[in-house]
Amino acid sequence: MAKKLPLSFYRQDDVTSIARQLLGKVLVTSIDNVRTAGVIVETEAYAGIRDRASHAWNNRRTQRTEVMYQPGGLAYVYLCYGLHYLFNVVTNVKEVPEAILVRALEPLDGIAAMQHRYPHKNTVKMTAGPGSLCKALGIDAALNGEQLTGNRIWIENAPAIADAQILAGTRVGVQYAGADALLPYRFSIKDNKWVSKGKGL
DNA sequence: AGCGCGATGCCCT
DNA sequence: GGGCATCGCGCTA
Repeated sequence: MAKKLPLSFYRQDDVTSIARQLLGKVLVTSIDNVRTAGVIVETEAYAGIRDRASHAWNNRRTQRTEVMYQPGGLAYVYLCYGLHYLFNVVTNVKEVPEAILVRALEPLDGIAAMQHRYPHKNTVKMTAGPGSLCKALGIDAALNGEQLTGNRIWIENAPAIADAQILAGTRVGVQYAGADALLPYRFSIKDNKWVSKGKGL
């Protein structure tokens, strides 16, 4: 089994750089003693208080966003549209509320368990999209605030993806953010069929 | 293939 | 009250 990424990885200060570095790394959950894992193929950076698309824009601080203000290396899991959980990685240091949304995975381990949690006609769609991958990996509100160096959810190291293999585009579903909606903060591995179908890449 | 819609909780005018 | 970091279905072609 590959090595877990250390807390120092998450505490770097450039959220878009970390979002690029996360591509190719392996997101793992161990829930009820079942290991499910997938290669991260798509991410979105949310640049804290200066980014209108971020939950922490303008220093917005609520019970929900509180975990973003903690030191990097925690899971930020929240409910979207009242029914989908979305998994984010909290980055940077304490009081700097930046995070990265994981949008798509290439299934690696525990594929049968994923299919059981999230029966899907088309296996390619099982982990394409932030709500889908949470369902497949069993991620819900119980993992909000969990340390990513613990034994329930973590990210394992893997070789970096070369810049030439990374596509950058606009983030999905953030039109309300005005000019910030145009920032190229969505990253994916070029020509990877497991990337979600949202526009902008 | 692409649009419209409903589910449904948290956070803001 | 309205909009959202979504998804799958059922409808149009």
